[in-house]
Amino acid sequence: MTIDSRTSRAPTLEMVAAEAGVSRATVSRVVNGSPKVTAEVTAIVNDAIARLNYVPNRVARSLASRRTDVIALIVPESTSTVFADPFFAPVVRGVARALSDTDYTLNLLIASEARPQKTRRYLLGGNVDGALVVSHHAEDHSYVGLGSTLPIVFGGRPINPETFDSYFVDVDNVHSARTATEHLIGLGRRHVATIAGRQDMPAGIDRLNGWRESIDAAGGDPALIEIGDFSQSSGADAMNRLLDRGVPIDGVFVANDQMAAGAVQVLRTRGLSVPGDVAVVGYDDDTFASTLTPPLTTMHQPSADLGATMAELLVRLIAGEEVPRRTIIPTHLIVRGSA
Amino acid sequence: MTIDSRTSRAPTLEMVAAEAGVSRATVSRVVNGSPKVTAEVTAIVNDAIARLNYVPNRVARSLASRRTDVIALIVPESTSTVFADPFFAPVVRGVARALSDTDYTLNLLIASEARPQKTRRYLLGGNVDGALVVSHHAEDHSYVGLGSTLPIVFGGRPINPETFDSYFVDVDNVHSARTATEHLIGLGRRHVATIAGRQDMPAGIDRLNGWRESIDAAGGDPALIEIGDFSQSSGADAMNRLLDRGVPIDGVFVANDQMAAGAVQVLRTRGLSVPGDVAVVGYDDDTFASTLTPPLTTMHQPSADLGATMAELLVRLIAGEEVPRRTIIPTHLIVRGSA
DNA sequence: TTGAAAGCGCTAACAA
DNA sequence: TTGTTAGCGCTTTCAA
Repeated sequence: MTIDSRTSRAPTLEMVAAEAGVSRATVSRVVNGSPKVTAEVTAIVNDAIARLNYVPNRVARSLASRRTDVIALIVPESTSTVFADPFFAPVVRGVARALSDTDYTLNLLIASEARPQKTRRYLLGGNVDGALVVSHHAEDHSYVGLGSTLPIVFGGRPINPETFDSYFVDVDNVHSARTATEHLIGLGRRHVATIAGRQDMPAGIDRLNGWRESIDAAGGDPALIEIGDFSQSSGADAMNRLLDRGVPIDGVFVANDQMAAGAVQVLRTRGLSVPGDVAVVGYDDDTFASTLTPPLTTMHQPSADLGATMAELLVRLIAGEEVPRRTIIPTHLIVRGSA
Repeated sequence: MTIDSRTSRAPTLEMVAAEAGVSRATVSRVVNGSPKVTAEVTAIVNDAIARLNYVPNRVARSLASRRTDVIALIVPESTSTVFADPFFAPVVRGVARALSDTDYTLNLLIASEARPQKTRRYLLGGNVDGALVVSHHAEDHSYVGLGSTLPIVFGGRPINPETFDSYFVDVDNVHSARTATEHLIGLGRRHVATIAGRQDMPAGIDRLNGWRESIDAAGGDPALIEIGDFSQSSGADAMNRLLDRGVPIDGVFVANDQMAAGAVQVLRTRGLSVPGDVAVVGYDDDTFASTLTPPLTTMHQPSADLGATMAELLVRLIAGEEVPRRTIIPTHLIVRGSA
């Protein structure tokens, strides 16, 4: 057997077969760990593989077998800001962890927003067995349509879950907000306000609704609402507006930790003690939450679990199993110093 | 031609050819934008494509053409901490930006450290045309070996650049450290110390060497060195050790901003003014550098440019062009309040 | 248990 | 300009 050294290319399965003196089918079986190959033959083949330094061509394999063993996690390019997003990193870690036990390779697909077709074609072109979409923001749902062609699991509630029969996993924002608010009420606070987040995102809407439910149930004032945009400064502004109303307030549920940080700052600036005068509960359990003064009591998002759950569901979906379309991950309250 | 609806699969190029009444080759030409196809025929084919909702199978394409139009950026799984790493995000953004103009799709490959073979096989299995490796840490060089099989561009100086004829782009740490140190000297400081980083990383070694060169040239004291591990607390410790020596010090070049933050804190705690008593220059221009008190004077790393440059080089390498094995990105000093 | 042979869907000479 | 014809490297029935 001669190899043209000028164009020497990666060894193929066929070369291994020749080297081992068996058929290509047998080599294929050995490579894929088929049980019905003599230990003897297996050894011979493995020897040949080692000698030739053979690495299977996955592309050819994919074409023939219609599987890739690759799962994509789609990252909107703009969200490269995503790297700064304290929510995203743990999700990725959870996905990676869940997948490391499997034969799947994880693929963060940076979706160029300027050329969405590039991503679409990659996804639909047989490069992956399934995809994960973390849609932190409402608009990221350009991928819902692919759901009928490619197994996809979404993270975060889709805007219209009924419209599309997509699979998704999310935390129960409504219930979490209730837990937070009820903690405040349980502390004896009678005038519990809320600083809500953007009302065009599920997280913003649902958390406000949770607060509302608790307040209604407890007979509190349902008008103590100010809306922010999830940024720290918007939280500060909202807190100021709340205080400027001149009505008593002794507790605030804030829809995320960033805004909570702003609110606490305002409170202290205006001479109110936290939690003495006003107790504050945040949401997200961001990394900085424990370093604030006082340390922030907040709702912990099990982001890594969310990622892991998404990955597990997708793997089962690919395997053709029946899986629930809607999976809810529990959250829990972390009591620190602010409430 | 009949399609079994139970097993209805994605339309193939062959189906498009039949629908349009042309050969598969012609369809292929249209899909790939070949110039030598009649406008008329092109229109007919495109119609058929639209009617059938045809999306080319990239895997088959890859197998036949030996190209994938995919570039991988390898991310060590542990480095999922990477997402918190202020250096990594801009690099990724730079890569993404450079690639968005091309036909390449960017693929962040999360390399499972528990099963390194998975990544290796993916890379060597024909899934990508080339790879980018950002080796922040010395150990990440398990991929150097692949360089002979797959075009690879490294970010950051390899440990033994002479040993492996790999391609890499890096900032000139030695020169940058000189710039920083000379700024201090230019300010009239006569006793300029340094807090160096880990001496098992190129960044740590080179920055120390740069300081040394400047000090030697200026006739300063070459013994004013303390080593940290790039963490803030290690910077504080190092500063304390420096001050405890009891010798005069009126300037410090610190090998990264994290350590610089720790050093400044210690300085102020011990009643020394910055930059009055001791001027401090950091390195990295981390996002928080401008928010310190006083705002930190530091060396700016053009991380996005580094990423973009890496991507451009790789693309040219894949195209078979000659490219330099060593590319150095310039840095620049940002003068703020600390020196 | 092993081998032979027919594709997987596409590209790329080479002809026409 | 368009079509014909071999493959790309592997998997997978089906026989042996």
